[in-house]
Amino acid sequence: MPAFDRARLEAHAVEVAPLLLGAVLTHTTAEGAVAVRLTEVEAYSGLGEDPGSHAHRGRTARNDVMFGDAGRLYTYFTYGMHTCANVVTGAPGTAGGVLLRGGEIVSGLELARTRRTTARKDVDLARGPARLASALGITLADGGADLLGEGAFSLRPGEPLPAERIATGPRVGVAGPGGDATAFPWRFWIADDPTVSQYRPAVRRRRG
DNA sequence: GCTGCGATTGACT
DNA sequence: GTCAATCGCAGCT
Repeated sequence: MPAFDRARLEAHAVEVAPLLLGAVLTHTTAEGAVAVRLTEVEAYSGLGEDPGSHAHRGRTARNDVMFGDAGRLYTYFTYGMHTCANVVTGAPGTAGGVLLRGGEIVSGLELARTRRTTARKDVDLARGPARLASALGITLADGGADLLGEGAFSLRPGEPLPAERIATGPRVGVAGPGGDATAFPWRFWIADDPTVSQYRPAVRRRRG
C-alpha cells in the first residue's frame, strides 16, 4: 500500500483531518510493529484565528516542528505525564496540525496490550490521544519524524469513507472565543465507532 | 527566577 | 459523579 500523498497534507488542517479518518498509522520499533486505524482526529490551525493551537502565539522551541513540512510527527507533553501525537499539515510556515485522538488497533495487538496494561478492553487501547500515542510507543523523542518516508513510521490512506459516516463537532478541552468551543467544530470522527473517545467539554482547572 | 495551568487519564466515591 | 498526579512552557517580574 502506498504512503499517504504528502501534497494532500499540505492543505488546511480542517480539510486534511477528515482525510485521515480510516488511515492507518504504523510505528515499528525494536519491540515490533503496532498499527492503528484512525477513527477520531482534531484540526488545529496555526494561524491567529485559532487560540487553541500551540502555534497560536508564534514559533517556539516546543512547537518548532509544526512550522516545518507537512507529514511530520509533532509530539508534545502535557499534564506532567502524557504524550500526544499530531500530524503536521499545511505548507511549511503555516503551522497547521491534526491531533490524533483515537483509533483501532489493527496490527500488533499483543504489543499494544503490554504498553497499555491499564486498558481493560481492546477498544480502550487507543481511545484517547495520550492512549493512542502510548499504544503506538510514541514518545517525545519521536517528534519531527517523517510519517511518509522510509523510517519507523508509515501512514497509509484507508478506504474512502462515505460522507454520512464522518461526524463533526466541537473540539475536546479547547474553548474558543468567549469560552465557546462550538466556534471551532474541528473534531472529526467515524460515526458509531467504539474507539472514539468520550466527549468532555472544556473545563477550567480548579485552583489548588 | 517565579507562577499558573494545560489539545488527559485513571483511580476513587 | 469527583479529583489528584506531575512537569514543561509561556508570560510576567
